[in-house]
Amino acid sequence: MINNKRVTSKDVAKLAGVSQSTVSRVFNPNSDREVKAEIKEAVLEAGRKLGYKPNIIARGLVSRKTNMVGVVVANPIGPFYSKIINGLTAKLQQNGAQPLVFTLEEQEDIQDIIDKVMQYQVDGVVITSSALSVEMADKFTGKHLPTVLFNVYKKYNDISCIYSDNMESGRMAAKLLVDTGHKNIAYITYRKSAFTIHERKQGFYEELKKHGIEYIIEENCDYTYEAGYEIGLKLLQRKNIPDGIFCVSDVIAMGVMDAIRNESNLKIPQDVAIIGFDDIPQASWKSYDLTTIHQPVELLIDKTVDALFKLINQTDPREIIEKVSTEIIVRKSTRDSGE
Amino acid sequence: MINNKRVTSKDVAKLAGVSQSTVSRVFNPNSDREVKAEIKEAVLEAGRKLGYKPNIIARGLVSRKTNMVGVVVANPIGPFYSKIINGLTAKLQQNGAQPLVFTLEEQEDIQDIIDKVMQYQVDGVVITSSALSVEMADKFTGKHLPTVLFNVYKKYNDISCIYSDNMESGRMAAKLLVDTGHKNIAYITYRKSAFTIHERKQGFYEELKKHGIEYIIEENCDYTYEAGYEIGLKLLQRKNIPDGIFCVSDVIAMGVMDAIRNESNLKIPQDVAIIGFDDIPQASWKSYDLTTIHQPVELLIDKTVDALFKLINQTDPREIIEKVSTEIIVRKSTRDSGE
DNA sequence: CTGAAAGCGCTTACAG
DNA sequence: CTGAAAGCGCTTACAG
Repeated sequence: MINNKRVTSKDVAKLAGVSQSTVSRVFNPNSDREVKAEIKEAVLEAGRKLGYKPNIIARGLVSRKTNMVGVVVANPIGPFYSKIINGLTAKLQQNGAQPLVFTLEEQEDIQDIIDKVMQYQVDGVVITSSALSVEMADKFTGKHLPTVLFNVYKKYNDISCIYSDNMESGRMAAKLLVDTGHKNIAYITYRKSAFTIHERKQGFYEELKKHGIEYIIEENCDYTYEAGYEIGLKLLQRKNIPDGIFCVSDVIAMGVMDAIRNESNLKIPQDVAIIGFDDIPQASWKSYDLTTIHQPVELLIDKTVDALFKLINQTDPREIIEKVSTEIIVRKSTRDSGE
Repeated sequence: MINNKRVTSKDVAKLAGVSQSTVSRVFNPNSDREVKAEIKEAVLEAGRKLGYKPNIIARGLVSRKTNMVGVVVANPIGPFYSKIINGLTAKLQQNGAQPLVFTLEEQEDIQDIIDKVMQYQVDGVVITSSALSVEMADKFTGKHLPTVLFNVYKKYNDISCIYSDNMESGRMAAKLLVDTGHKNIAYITYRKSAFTIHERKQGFYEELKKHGIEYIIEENCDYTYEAGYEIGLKLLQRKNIPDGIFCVSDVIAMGVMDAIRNESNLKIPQDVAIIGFDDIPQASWKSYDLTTIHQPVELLIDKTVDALFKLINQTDPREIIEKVSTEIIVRKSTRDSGE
């Protein structure tokens, strides 16, 4: 068996010749009172000798603050999501909270996850999921737990949301395609219902319609390179091969690109232009040089964590809704304007 | 303020007309005794009515099991590491433990992190870091906390390690280069000291030496595509441009590849062969088709989690050391054998 | 099988 | 500023 003799504040108290309360006060950063400097020093010294560190679990039980934040991740897909998890996790820690990660598996009920998160008595939770459906988001309402949704916006509940402007992003993609002379457009989307993606489509279609384009080829697939490749092949079979393609993710766009380059004589961007979404690192790699919509991940993360702590500390008890702008990064997979 | 009226086992006891102990026994999966079926049902019913869920923090305080596992991540680099974090996290959860993530920042002292992890009273910890230096690993010795090192092996301490055969991987890369007729070899490595990488180099150099190759061009850089690209450029400046290049990561290899393809007339693999490491998804993408060493991530994760729970449950109190084999995936960035 | 009671390691009114 | 005491919400010997 493991030697489980923990060092507690009692042990430190005994060694330092003070009460346990005093030890608690010395080691608790937000204690109720100050401790006289010399006593403090003695206690610290005793603590050092014994290797004492406060038990955060015990502290959490009474103070009702665990300094843990739940991070629930649903269907983590691709390089984009990895970056988010890492960033979120690091930022949370910098703010003094440890991230407790919950993965929502395909078949799992979101309600079970919510219950689990709450059982761990986390101080707050951030839900991050490109595939968080609208129905799922609903389930978070009414829980008395500071919650912020990452990159999802849902207006008819009172939950905080930090998200990027997917609607406008869709418009930007449409505009670029129209401006560079495309009329035969395809929209390649993720097969699952996801809030962000729904918005992108709406913006894209609306803008296209504004320019008189109403017929749009639409395909859907998994969130992978391979799936994109398949779709690329499928597109090449058509009589009217599209000359402008907007993909809902970079990974898919790269698959489409490679299919076209490898399985046809069509040139990118001369014969067909491709736009992706996310601006993952690979998008700027020379072999792709993909025009894409840049999502300001850092900014989203910062705002999400800030919002969460505001909620936790109740600086402002109301929900926080913030939309951040995206940016279209024009690289080599689309023609120059006016070309 | 938030309505913090928590529902406790006491409330449930009152409603069900039983003692609090009984409620505890009903809701505790590994309780000391069984509860009679009809009472159990009544308690469950009362619990349901009140929306009761046991407080895991309180449980952890007395039972000394929090069902949390610390996952410490140092210098998470690139797509390979993301996959690890996601996989580890999901597998841990499947095994009934929630991962509490600790990020080790560049300047941060590993000792501080260890202290923090222990304060949270986790049941165990897995350290995952391609950049975990040997000195860091040392600090984990002697803590009475089940710990397994992911992809690090250190023989002279008593800590559990699950790692892939980096030494042999280096040898395989060397062998392939030699077998396909290369003599002018370059080794591109990560600029920081990392255990795994040290081993790779050793295997690579030893095998090359065995075949009479002692002069090896060596460069080091960051763990990024951009850094690889820079190195590629640098290599192209040389009088004796290498014709076989082994990179310590796929990301770097892809940078080198693109530099060569974009900034010279050299053909891959005819003029120069490139081997990467990790087998990240992008390695199989058509635009790269990179020959690389496949690390069995899934297997490593499974074995790591299995080992950790064995340690936690003390099935076998000794440390667990396991090495898993890698595999060389020959794609299009190297010549065919016998060519 | 069930309950009363002690205790896990802290924080925090309450007195002094 | 310091200490004695109650209590956070559970588990778990100990009796019955």
